[in-house]
Amino acid sequence: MGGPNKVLRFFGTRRNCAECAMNHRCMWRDIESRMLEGVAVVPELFRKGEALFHAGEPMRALYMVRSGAVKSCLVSQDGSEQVIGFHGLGELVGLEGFADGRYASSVVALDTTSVCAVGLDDLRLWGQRTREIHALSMQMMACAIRERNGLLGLIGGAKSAEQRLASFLLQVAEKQRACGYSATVVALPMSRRDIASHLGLTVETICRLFTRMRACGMIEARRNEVTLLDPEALATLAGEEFVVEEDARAADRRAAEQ
Amino acid sequence: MGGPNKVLRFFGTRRNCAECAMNHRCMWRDIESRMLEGVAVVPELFRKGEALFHAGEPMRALYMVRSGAVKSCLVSQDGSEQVIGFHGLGELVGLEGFADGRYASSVVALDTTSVCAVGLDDLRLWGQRTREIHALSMQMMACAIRERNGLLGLIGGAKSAEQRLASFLLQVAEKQRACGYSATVVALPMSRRDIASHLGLTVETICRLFTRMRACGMIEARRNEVTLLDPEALATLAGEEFVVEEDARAADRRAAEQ
DNA sequence: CGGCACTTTGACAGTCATCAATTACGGTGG
DNA sequence: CCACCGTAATTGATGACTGTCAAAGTGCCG
Repeated sequence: MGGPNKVLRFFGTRRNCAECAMNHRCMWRDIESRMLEGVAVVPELFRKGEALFHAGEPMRALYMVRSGAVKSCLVSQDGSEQVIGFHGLGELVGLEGFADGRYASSVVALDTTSVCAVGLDDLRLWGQRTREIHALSMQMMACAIRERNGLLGLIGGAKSAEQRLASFLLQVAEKQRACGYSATVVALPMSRRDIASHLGLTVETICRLFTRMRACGMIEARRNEVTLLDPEALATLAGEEFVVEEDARAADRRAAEQ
Repeated sequence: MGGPNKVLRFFGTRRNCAECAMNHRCMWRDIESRMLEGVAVVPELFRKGEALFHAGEPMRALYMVRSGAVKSCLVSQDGSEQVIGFHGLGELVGLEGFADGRYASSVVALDTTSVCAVGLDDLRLWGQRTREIHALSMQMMACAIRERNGLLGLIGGAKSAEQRLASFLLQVAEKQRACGYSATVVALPMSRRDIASHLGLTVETICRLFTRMRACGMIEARRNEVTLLDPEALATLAGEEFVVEEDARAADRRAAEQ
């Protein structure tokens, strides 16, 4: 938090940004090109286990992950934590703080992680700059909502443990692919416990599932890395995908039913 | 969507808004008082089962529930649906549309429901009006994110069916209380199936839980209405609450651990 | 009144959580 | 460099919980 602020680009290499189809139609490129003049973006480094912030703390900044990964979680009084989500390259954390000026979840580094922090004052600057910024802000917030909706679909449904893990692995793989990395060799910087918490399961169940999937020749699992040998089989396990894009015909059909 | 637009206040009766502690520090009062001059807010009426919009459709408007209730859900290819959330008086639906101009979930009326619809053009007007609007927009989006985080905590965790239902009932009761209605007699306009889908359980399990809770004297369950006879017992069942407000001491303690 | 969807209840099986013990790994200090 | 320790990961045995299948009861609307 201390130290002199330094103006940086959001992405060290523009290449990452250009290739990142994940970040919702590359809104970040727009922000990068149009907004960053004069806005202080502070690089910060966190080591494994360190917290970017805790739930309840006053919102100081908005963070974007530049390298590494983090988990965001809720913490109950007895100390047990509930993992809400994992966030990697290019993803934002801290957005919920805009609700009332306090963070609503705790975010912890899963690895050595570098982030870009934009202080609250600079964020306000953004908002006052141009009218286009408003639309972009809304976009990024909406993306965050959508991501959580997807998670609710993933783990909220009455899905089996197998379906959940399969969906989870495919989701992580897709994120990586979108960032220009391998779509089959996926990094899992989080612990089994974290995965279990996120999927609403137990550590043991996750282990057994990994073992079973390995036995089926679908994956190859190491501690921090899983290779998807048969993504299609995983997709079959994961079950029905939710329809996001719907053609007019389907809409009409459904409307006619009523 | 056709027909002449008509300028309205967000809330027919200001009283509702003033009493609604639920809507996250009453940001709507601010919006109501500062933003609505000249913005067309179109009242629309939906009957039970009718859809406000479907996932994939182009975003036409942002809706606020004035009376009744709606569910938002994802629909899979085989027609089965996954309920993401329920939204009642004063709540917004359609926010995710800002991501790419298309709705990402389907929203269906659970009852005869009246909403205020603000068209996309008028929404853009908002964004260009004043700089305060930007902060308010961010607030309402952040609230939506936070709400979903809460849901992820509620159903994502490895909680038992009992815990989930108890939490759900208390949450609905709290919403009602915040809107000035009874905190013990809660309306459940959604079907058991919807509740089950939302909590990641089956219809039968929900029924059995209602029966069991009734037998314990904790609730009194009718079709569309549940009376909480012993909220404290329910709270005990629900288990640990997540810490949202954290004093400096706790933060320091945790920081010291590392 | 009749059909239909929703709710409720029961019996049963399967999955997954729990408890317990062993193994593998990473980091630390000698 | 190696031994050691603590944490994480894995595997097994067991049973509770909850999903599945089936059927009866209930309310709603034509």
